[in-house]
Amino acid sequence: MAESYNVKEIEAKWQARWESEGLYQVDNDDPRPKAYVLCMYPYPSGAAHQGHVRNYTFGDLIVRYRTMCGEAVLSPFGFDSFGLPAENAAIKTGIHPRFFTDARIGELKESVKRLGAVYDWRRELKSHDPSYIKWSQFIFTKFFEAGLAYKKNAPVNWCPGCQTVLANEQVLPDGTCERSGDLVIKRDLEQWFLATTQYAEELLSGLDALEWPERVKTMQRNWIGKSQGTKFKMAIAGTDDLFLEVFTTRPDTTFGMTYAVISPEHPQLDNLTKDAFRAEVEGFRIDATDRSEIERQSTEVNSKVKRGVFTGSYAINPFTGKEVPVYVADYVLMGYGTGAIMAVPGEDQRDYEFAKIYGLPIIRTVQPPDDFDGEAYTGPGPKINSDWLNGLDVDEAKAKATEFLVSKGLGEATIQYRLRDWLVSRQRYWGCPIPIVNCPNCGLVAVPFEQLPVLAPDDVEFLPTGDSPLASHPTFKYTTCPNCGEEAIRETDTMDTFVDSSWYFLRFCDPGADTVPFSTEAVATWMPVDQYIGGIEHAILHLMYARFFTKALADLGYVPSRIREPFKRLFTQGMIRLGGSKMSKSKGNLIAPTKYFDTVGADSLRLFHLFVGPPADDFDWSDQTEDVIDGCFRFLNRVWRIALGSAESFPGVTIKIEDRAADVRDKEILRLTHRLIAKVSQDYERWSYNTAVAALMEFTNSLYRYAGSGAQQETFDLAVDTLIKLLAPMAPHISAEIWDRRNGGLVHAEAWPTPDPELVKSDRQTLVVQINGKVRDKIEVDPEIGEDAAISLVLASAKVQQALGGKDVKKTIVKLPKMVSLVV
RNA sequence: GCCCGGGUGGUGGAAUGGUAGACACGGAGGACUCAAAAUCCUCUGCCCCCAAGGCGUGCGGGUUCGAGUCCCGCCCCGGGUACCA
Repeated sequence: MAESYNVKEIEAKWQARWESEGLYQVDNDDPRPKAYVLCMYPYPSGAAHQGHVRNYTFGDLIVRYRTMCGEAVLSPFGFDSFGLPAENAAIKTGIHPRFFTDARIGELKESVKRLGAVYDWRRELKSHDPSYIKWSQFIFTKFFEAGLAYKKNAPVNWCPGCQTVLANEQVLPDGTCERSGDLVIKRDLEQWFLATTQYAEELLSGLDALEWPERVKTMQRNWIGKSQGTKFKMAIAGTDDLFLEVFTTRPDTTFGMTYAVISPEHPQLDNLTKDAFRAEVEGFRIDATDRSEIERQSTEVNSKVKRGVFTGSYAINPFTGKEVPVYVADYVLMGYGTGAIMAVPGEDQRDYEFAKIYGLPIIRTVQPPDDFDGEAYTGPGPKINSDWLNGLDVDEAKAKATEFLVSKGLGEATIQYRLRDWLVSRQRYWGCPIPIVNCPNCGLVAVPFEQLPVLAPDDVEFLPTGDSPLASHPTFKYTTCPNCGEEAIRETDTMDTFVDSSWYFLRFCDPGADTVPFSTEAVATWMPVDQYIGGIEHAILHLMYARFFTKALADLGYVPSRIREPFKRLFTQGMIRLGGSKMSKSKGNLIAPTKYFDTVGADSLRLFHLFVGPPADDFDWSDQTEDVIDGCFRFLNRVWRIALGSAESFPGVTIKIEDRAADVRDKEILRLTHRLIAKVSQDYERWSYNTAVAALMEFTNSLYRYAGSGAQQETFDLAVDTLIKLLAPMAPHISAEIWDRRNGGLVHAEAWPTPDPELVKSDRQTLVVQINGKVRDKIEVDPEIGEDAAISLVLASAKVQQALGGKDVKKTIVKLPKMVSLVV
């Protein structure tokens, strides 16, 4: 593409200037109103990819826009630099993960700078930096002291071939190891947990006040999974001391229990299993525990997989006194409720599937509606087949059933959460070491502050065998107890990288702090984050963990107590897909942004990401995408020509400036200018950047017509300068250059324009006439028109009369000034 | 499986329950040019020779004077599913 403005020169020039002028460096004592705008810090996988570009384009737009609105905007950048990919690379090549990570941080930073996104780089942080590790570890020790970090046994994916723990990602759908192909099994290991469940209730209730996308809040609510229910004990037939305790959300359905189920991991399973059934139960148990949870929870009928076996024991239904068989089945998980259930196939679909396979009876205890043709019925209705509950509705019956169990001393009403404590142990090298020492005398002891950070040794071998490189290191593991000085064993697990990302936004407020992780005052100045921006894929885990950390740190006194939530507003952007799946380095389907920086420039690429669709929607990259990017470049060139056309001459562009009094043409463009300010400002606020770009394009088209037909200097200048200001947060380089050439100075230091409400008002209106819901005529009217006048105008229309065909108007609906609807 | 989204011209998309398709890409035509590129202008949902008109927002129902938008049931595509981040 020829005949265009000099992209490379202009973009390089302004990037250097923004950095040297420090327009976007903010100090904690800045007098302006404060705002904190943050994009989720990235895992450094090399040069920025399109997902990053999209993310930082939105973030940068907001930073520049809010700055023009007069705020001091904190806009920091950092790197989530621990993680599995660097360690995998180390195993493959033998080169230390830090080497990869540092190189990739360099590439990412370079490409982010070429995007023209501005940050306060003085605040940059990296989670693998010892100064960051130190404080991640400090927080962990505080959690440990507060009882929020603890150790217990938990099953992990174990590959017998590699002799190592696998991430879920490394286990293929068929249950084998992606590296060795061995069948992955579950193995119990002692693991560190953070007690997220202690905050379950607040994590749930806190969502209400957040300005987050509804779908994200819904996902989090479902994830926490609060359910009101009843726990009760059932006697085991033929024994005096054996009980099975179950949890149910439907105590009203107890009369419909036709069997009970115990989880394969349940400690009581062994006691409940009769000898004749032991071999089969044991075989099933081993098989089921190695299956993934997703597979186990599936209700899809798969004849190859055994869903459960009979244990030989019978439980006694406390409502009927009748015996029901106790099965062990894969779909009941030990981690939820009591690890055992009463099964009511009539009202639970998973129980229904199971009962069908094993020929167990199905009794309905709620009368479904006549037109119900499903299997299990979970809706409302009167109780049936339930003796003294018959006729009650479900809620009444739940209360009465629970009352009965309580009165018999068998059970109680309880609240269960689906949320589990957070398993943070990782048997890996490239992560933040857990700062705990295990002393034979003192037990688990936190490494004291003076000895932090605990850093992993560099002289390790990265082999795809054995335990974590830390566990097999000759000296790292062996230390002395900070308490008693005796020989002790150091914890060799590292932390989940979600730990690092759970507090980095706090550190950004005070990145240099060296006696505390961050000062409470600095956090009070900036937190909560006013606008957080990131991918929808983080809707649950990262956002939940960060919320948990904020609450826990507030309770420990590090975060001001009024700040209970880290992110006031959240925006989740859509993903870039190529060939149907998420664009990512691991999938190898990247379209690198760098090539566009060298041709059409960062401004065009940014504009493309803003223009191509709603920011929240996914976008499919296709063959035609390049044409759209070229289209954005063409638009910027059109702006360049019209804005600078009176000083230079461009082919095809005529700017006729006339020295005359204002006339209709000037009034019209002035009106359009003010409507544009209103439209773009509104679209900026509601995350509708694609329509904001469209409005700028439309206005530019009008401006061409205006300039060609004869323009007044003053009006023309106002129109152009407004256009440039409105464009400045989107395409900052070209806007800065045009502004500087026309007016001198920095467009990004200009105040955001405000529209004149009088000029925004429309002076004409199309009134639509509908007859029986179909559009039959359109009439130009005064926007202030009254109802009677509108109806007479409508009835006077020949088209309307023709469409009415002499029929009587039964009803008239008037929505002025847009529509009159006649019903005949 | 479960939880959460999405589906509108050839393409990306626009549309407080009220004119479906703004803006752009692609395509067609024209101006400029020796010619091309660049630029500027016009047209462009489908059916119909044109018009009048009809049909159209994944599929099937429903609510409403009026449904892309709200409700119910499907189909397809994507995200998450606790050790990818």
